[in-house]
Amino acid sequence: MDDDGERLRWGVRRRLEFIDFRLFWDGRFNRSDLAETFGISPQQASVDVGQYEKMAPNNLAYDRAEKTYRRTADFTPAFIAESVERYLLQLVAIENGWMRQEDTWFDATPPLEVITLRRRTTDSTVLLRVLDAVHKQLEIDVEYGSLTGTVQPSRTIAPHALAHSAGRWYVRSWSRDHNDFRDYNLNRISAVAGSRPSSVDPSLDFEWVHKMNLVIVPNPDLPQERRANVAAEHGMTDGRLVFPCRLSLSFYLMSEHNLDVEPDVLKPEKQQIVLQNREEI
Amino acid sequence: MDDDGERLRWGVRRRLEFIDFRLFWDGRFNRSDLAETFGISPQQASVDVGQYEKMAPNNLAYDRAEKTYRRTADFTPAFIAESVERYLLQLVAIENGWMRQEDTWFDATPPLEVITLRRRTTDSTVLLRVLDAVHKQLEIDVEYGSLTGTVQPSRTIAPHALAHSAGRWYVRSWSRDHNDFRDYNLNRISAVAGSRPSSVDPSLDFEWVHKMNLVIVPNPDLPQERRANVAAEHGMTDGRLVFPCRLSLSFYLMSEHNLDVEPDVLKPEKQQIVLQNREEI
DNA sequence: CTGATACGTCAAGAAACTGTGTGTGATTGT
DNA sequence: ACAATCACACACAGTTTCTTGACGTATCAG
Repeated sequence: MDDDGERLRWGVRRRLEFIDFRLFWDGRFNRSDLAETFGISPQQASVDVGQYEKMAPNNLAYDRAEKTYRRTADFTPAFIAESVERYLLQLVAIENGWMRQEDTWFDATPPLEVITLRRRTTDSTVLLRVLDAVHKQLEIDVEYGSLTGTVQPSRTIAPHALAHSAGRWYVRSWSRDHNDFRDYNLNRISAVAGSRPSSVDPSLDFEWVHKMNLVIVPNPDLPQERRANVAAEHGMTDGRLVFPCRLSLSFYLMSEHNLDVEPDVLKPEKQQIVLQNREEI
Repeated sequence: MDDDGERLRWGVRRRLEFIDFRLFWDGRFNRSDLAETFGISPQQASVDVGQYEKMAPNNLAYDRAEKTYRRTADFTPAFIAESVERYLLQLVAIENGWMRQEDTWFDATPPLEVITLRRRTTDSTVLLRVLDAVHKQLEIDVEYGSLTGTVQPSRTIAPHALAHSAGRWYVRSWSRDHNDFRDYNLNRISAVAGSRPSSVDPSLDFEWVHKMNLVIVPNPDLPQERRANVAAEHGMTDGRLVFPCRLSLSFYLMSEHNLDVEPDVLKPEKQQIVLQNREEI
């Protein structure tokens, strides 16, 4: 066998990866799948299949009755590192219309329902300007929070990082108006106006730079068996999880998991994990 | 100009898309970026740039001082449909290690922090077997919930759909043991054993098939201005949002947004939206 | 039995790509 | 002020990849 095709052409390699992908997730594929996905001729697809077979002889077999290539029992992916997270991520992206199915290698998607409240989406120009400001250390004038149509004075911020938590995006920035660092909700920035070089040093952002440890344990009010499951689900050791996290972001994590709610206010099922070092914060 | 390259070869088209992508998000690219990303020679990269220029003459200009191609002021993407969501999604995927940066067209990623509690990841074999069961209408024997190591009797389920909410994945299935339909947490299925054809009709899954309307409004305890912002963020009309949703999934949405908590238990900031038709449920 | 489908192979020509060589404009180092 | 370097442009021969067309095989449905 060759050196696993390290020096295959880019296009050819993609097609072999496609074969790998389909075999792995669907267990089958046709020559025509290759031909249609990549816009190549059936003959060329045959050549590709032959090449794949040469490099991974025990991965596939042609099923004459089904008229399709099938994955064999001792299949091992030769070109892709199969990733469950990536597969599921793409499913969500297709379902939400963020990606077209043609942009992926999916044949048929399984019946799937994604349930979230859709939020106002960020304008690409806004994101572009914000990213630009991060890269080039600029301060920008933004219209913020005025989703309601009421005219607001623009604010001047110098963004230096993005943060993502629980489906929301934040821009960590120095605020000229408040003279401190704070978070801005990305999708509440409705427009970006002027920009100029900023002299603010992001490393002075204390709450961003400094980290703290959140000590997380299963809610003691849960029954023993449930507690053990919660611990296992979050990969806790000795029944607790030490989670290092930037000061400024700890709030979002606590908010997401209701860690910021006093004990006994919520039912334990709605508060499956609690903070052990709550007083420190 | 040609018919926008509908009949370009697949590989060439990808490269033109790459140019589009880099110009859009970075505003610049080099011939060498093309050459390295796709494993082609600089000469071929030059040809590609030439081709791009022919098809979108006003999109780029070579900056001799900076030694790079730059986006012009009146740039309009010619090959990609730029999607903010997709861009951000890929950022998260890279940050979480679900995708390698080489699998994307990113040059440098901006400073980014993703904050979530990592959960135990699903085994790809498990997902594979579950998807297989969905496609072929099988029932499967699964080990469920025994993350703690305690031995549990296996359960027999016939899955028919996936659901995703608030970062968790569920498998909607008929349960042989309980003789009804219910949700199983995907990452709590630790193994799949035997499988056999199932005769259960998924359309009998009442709580999956039937939908209800959740009527969502901003929490009236919030100040007026904040309420308006919440309404705008969720795209409400007349200050309310009617959200149709499967019966079985409404629970997760309510749980995510604390809609299932009695009024006045939580601070309004932790319950920015509330249900108007709570009594119906 | 016949037609349709999906695949395989061979051969000729087109398209894509590489290697080598030559040249330009701008920056960097001495 | 000079050479060295970088990133790109253009050109032409030579190679690889891919397409097109022709012909043949196994399976299935009517």
